[in-house]
Amino acid sequence: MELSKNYIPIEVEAKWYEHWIQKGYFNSKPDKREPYTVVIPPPNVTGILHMGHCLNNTIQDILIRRARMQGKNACWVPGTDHASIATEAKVVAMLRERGITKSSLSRDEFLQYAWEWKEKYGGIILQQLKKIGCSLDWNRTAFTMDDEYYQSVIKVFIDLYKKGHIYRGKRMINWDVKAKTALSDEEVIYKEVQSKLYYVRYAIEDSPLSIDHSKNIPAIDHGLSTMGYLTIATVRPETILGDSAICVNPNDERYKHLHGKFAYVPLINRRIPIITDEYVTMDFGTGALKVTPAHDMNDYQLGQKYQLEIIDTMNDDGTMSDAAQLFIGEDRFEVRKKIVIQLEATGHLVKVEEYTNQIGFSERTDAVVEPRLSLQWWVSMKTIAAPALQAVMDEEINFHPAKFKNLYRHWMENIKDWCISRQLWWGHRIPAYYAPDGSFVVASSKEEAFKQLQNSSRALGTKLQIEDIRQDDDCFDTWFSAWLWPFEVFKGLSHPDNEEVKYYYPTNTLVTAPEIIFFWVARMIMAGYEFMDKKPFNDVYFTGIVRDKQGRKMSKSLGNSPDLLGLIDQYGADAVRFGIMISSPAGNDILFDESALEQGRNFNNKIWNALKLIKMWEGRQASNNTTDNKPQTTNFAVVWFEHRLNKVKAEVNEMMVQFRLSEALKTIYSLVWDDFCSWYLEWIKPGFEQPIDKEVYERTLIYFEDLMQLLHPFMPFITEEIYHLLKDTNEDLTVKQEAPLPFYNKEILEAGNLLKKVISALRDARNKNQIKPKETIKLHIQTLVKNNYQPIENILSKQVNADLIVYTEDNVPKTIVVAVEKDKFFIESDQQLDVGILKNELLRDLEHQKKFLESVSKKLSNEKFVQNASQEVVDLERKKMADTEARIKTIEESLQTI
RNA sequence: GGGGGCAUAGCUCAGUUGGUUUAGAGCAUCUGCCUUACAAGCAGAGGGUCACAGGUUCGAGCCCUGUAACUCCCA
Repeated sequence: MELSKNYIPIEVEAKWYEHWIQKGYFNSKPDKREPYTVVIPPPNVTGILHMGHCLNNTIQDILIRRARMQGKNACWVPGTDHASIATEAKVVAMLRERGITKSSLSRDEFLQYAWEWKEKYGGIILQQLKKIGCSLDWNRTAFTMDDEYYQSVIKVFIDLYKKGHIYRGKRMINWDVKAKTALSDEEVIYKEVQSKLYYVRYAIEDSPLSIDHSKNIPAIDHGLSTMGYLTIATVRPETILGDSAICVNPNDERYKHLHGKFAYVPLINRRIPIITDEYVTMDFGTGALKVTPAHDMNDYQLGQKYQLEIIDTMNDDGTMSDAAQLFIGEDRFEVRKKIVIQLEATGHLVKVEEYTNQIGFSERTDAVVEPRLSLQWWVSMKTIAAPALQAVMDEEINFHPAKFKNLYRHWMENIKDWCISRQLWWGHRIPAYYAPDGSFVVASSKEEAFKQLQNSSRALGTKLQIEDIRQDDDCFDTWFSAWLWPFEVFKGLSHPDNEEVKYYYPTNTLVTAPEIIFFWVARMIMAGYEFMDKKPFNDVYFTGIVRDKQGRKMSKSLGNSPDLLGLIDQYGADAVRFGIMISSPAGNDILFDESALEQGRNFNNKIWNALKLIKMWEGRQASNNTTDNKPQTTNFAVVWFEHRLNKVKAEVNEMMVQFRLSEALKTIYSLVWDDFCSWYLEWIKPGFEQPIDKEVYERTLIYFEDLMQLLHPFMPFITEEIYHLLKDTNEDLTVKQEAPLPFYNKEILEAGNLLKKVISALRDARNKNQIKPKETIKLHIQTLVKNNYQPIENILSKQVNADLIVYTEDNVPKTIVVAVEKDKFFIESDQQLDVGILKNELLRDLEHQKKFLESVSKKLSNEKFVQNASQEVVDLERKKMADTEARIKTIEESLQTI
């Protein structure tokens, strides 16, 4: 069979994925084997595959494939998240394009559109995962709004409510005026914005003196001049309509005379107290703070503390409410412009400054988030969080890298209650039911709620009709369903203690981005302990964030997000997997650079060409009877590579256990490219049209197979392809089981290293002396241990293009001298030698060695070192000294011959 | 404002309880090769006061303290 010049991934990849699926290799059922379970972080049902997914899922695939090859029952569960706000926003946008507004639809009608949309687009991202080779058990595909999953979410809410962990409360929340919903803190994105800081003066009641704290106060008189003023600074002047106090620091000398007095809110003349609290920063603005408890988080807390009136001046769409008295029904930003004009006209505006501050935006709609008081459902977190914190601190659950433990601890120790209600329709509807009198119960159905309500209130009970009660309109926060993922995908709540959940749960490894450590990881841990009484996973691998070459986050608006499927077409999935893995140690952001993908493609090609070389030998093995006079040289190469391979197997295993995936891949890469291709294959390569020793050939096939097996979890497609080209078999590499770790011999590896070193040094010498590659040399070796070289003469002569190797006890004049460790090599060639170059080289080396000797002997002459350091270390230093002394002697002798 | 993280070659990063021939890799650079698997390749080379300043130690890229820089998360 003719092999193409270069490796062509496209057909190969499609072919093998199809084959694996047909064989059902990725499907898992509980059996006697040890399970290895991973649940996918469910991508948004609306999502399409991006680099972050690619990284994340490649890592999971590597772990799963490796486990599968190690005899474990590997189970990787796919699925999607309904992503309430993101999906609802997309559906609303889709409807708008068709000229339909959400408000014109009933809840049921809207949900019907949403489900249609989900059915049409919801599976795309999962299909894309197949392209990169993810070995997911597709039979298990889950969705956070599947019937049973849905019911479990409701059950969890009722359960927590009964346990007293859930309450309904009017609290400050982040309000998205566009989506008209509450947002969790995590859904608010803070951006730096250029704003204006307005200085506004409030008239003080009964003030005998006019106090001017601002130098720039305009000299205008609108009939207020008989009274004193107090000036405050604000970036949101429209909120003054909701002011219920002014607060100053009690230690602020400038305002001591105002303690306990009253001021008037400009334009509406509400009389408000001047209070004191150390919360106020004296050197910000004027040191006087207007307090608007309904529209600012911190003001709200002050309001609670001093029992201030809460005046909610904003409607849910961001327009001013009746309580504002002015500008009713107008948008807050319009009002901001108008109120400034009025304040100025009435002499209340003192000055305006440019000001840079952080403003919260809705992650999904990009609207400016307004802090707002709202009646919402909350989970009280303190109790639930305790075991989850403990588990990570005690390393019952391990974070990789461990540095995320600190971050986690800090958050968990300062955890705030979780607002779980969202004013959305797409999601799990809150199972709370209200009677006309405002009383409510939490129940699994309307009927159940009806019964409960009847019982709870005698007065109500007799008159209450089931039609009168109304279910809460709101949905749960998406994460309130996502936190059940690791067990509910196995129906751990809907069918408690079923065989599947008993077998697969707790899962082994969670792979996710550090961005969602609080949204999701922390809450899954809490849910695991709260509902299953067990941790959800043993290890958490945090990936980095994929950034562009300049370190910017990938985003639609920057247009710096590459088209992943395009890249796969261009380079092949294996190359993409390689490129993204080679540069991404756990927890470090990765700067995406296409050159890494090129490296991956080149690696594919290298492997492909190694296969071509070996295939050339297929019909060219020497017959068996040559075994007797088989040259020893090839033997050395074969033995050496076996040990080299075994050592790397052990190293890779160790790295994988420690989740050092990137390093493991680098190690395998170097084993394949450098050790196998550049050294081993060159050493055993027969001369032009010469036969190859049968045993060497067979061993080489085995090595190549082993290399493919080692690499398979990282680059599944090309390795499977090569495996089948090497060997006529029905067995597939994907399910080939790993052999136990073999031993390796250090001395053989050292002999190999010496050989490499000698070859490199001699090639370097050839290069420096401008001996053409085609020109042969004669090599004289001066050594005390001929045994080191005799078995490898053939390799050596081939690798340095020597037509003769002889041993000598004396220096050989008129040659190039090369010193390696304690041995000397004399290169005899027809080339005119430049003695100057030679001498300089040797002198440089000599100086280097002498310096080194100095540092070593200094160390050894230090009594304290000899006393304190371990015997091993001291011995090593002694060996270094002896070796260096010998080498210096060699170099000095060499210099004499020149 | 609170909490973390990072710092090593031109770039991106390894460097695993402090000692392994006075720091490693990939990319980039330079030199020589169209050698019969691979020019998407081969053989070589150059390049680093390990942020700065102190300290602990026989010994520090690694541990401690401080400084300034960058960066992420949170308010």
